[in-house]
Amino acid sequence: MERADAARNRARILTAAADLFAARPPHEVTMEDIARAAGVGRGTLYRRYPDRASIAVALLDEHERELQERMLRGAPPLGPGAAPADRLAAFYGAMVELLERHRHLVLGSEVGRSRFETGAYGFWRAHVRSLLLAAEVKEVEALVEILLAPLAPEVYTYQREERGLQPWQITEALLKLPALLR
Amino acid sequence: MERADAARNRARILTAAADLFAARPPHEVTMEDIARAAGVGRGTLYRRYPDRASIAVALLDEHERELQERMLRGAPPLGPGAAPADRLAAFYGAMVELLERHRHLVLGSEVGRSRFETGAYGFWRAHVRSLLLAAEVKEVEALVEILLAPLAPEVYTYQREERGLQPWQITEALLKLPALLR
DNA sequence: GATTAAGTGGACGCCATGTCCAGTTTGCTG
DNA sequence: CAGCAAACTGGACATGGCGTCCACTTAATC
Repeated sequence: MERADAARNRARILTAAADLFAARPPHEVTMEDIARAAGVGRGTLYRRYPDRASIAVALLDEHERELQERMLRGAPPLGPGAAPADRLAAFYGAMVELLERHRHLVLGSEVGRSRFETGAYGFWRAHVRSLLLAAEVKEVEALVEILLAPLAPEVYTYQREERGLQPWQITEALLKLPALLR
Repeated sequence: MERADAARNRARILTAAADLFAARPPHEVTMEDIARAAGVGRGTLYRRYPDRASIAVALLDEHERELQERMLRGAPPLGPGAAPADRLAAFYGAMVELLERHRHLVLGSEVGRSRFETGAYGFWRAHVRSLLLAAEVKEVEALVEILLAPLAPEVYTYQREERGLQPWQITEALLKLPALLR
């Protein structure tokens, strides 16, 4: 069980980190910056979060949990009860919303490989995999990562900022993919 | 024009870097390691390659150029003359081969965002974009990045190493995507 | 109130990074 | 062929983030 002072500091760290990530590009935020802004020492920070990525992930997890809930128990087509292709389409729509809303945080993750190791990725992965199995397509295992790849934060950020695309355009294009399940 | 000693050192640096990247994981290779293995000083190394990523990119460019040549002027379906969907399929096949052959190098890039800024990415992008335009689909601009996303080195490496997928499985799954152009 | 385990924070050593400049090599020119 | 300017070289150096460590403090339990 978590002690009271530990809980207080965890909260401080997360809000301080959220502010800093919102204010400037991620690699310009050092561990020391976060520690100072949160009013805690370096050691305290490292105790829970060994690096920047793990902080960003913790920040995202909260928001992702809500979406996960809707996917598991919400109304169709996002929740159970609709055809796999329709559920996948709803998932893409919801993910674009999530990415857009937390763009700066998501950018803060700046993770590359470690993205795959987060709990959230495992969840998305299991969800899409079950949809593919239900749709009885071939090559499920490889297809899962292929369908999730366009949702990588780097890809989304690149589309928005370098290519000047609007969220609806990205959604529209993603909605072509569920056709593969039909 | 490049001086003789500069050219000699460039070659030394690239072969030394190739050896090192092949031998151990990328972040364990420091700039100093490369400089020492190449028998040049630190300053010389930094003169041309400001960071690890730019070295890996230089190494890859060579091999990618050959594939680019085949795409531009080779025989169909990779080269001109086939239907867009078939050319896209051939492109996926060739890319999986390329990724597989240079897996360790590709992993060395370890780039995340900066991947989009390489010349090679621009080329792949232009190619896929022209295929999409020829196929007269909607939302071309957003679709380009979506179709290229599964080819990100991180994704491929994850599929191969963490998920234990074989190259042919990945290829097989990728070959479902060209159906979107029909 | 005493005990114990967990939590805290800042000082410290380490190492990679990138810069800088004095010396060297190269290619050109008269 | 000799002399010169520009480009190139390489190692010494300053910088700064990273992660650890440990003496001290605080919270929970009895």
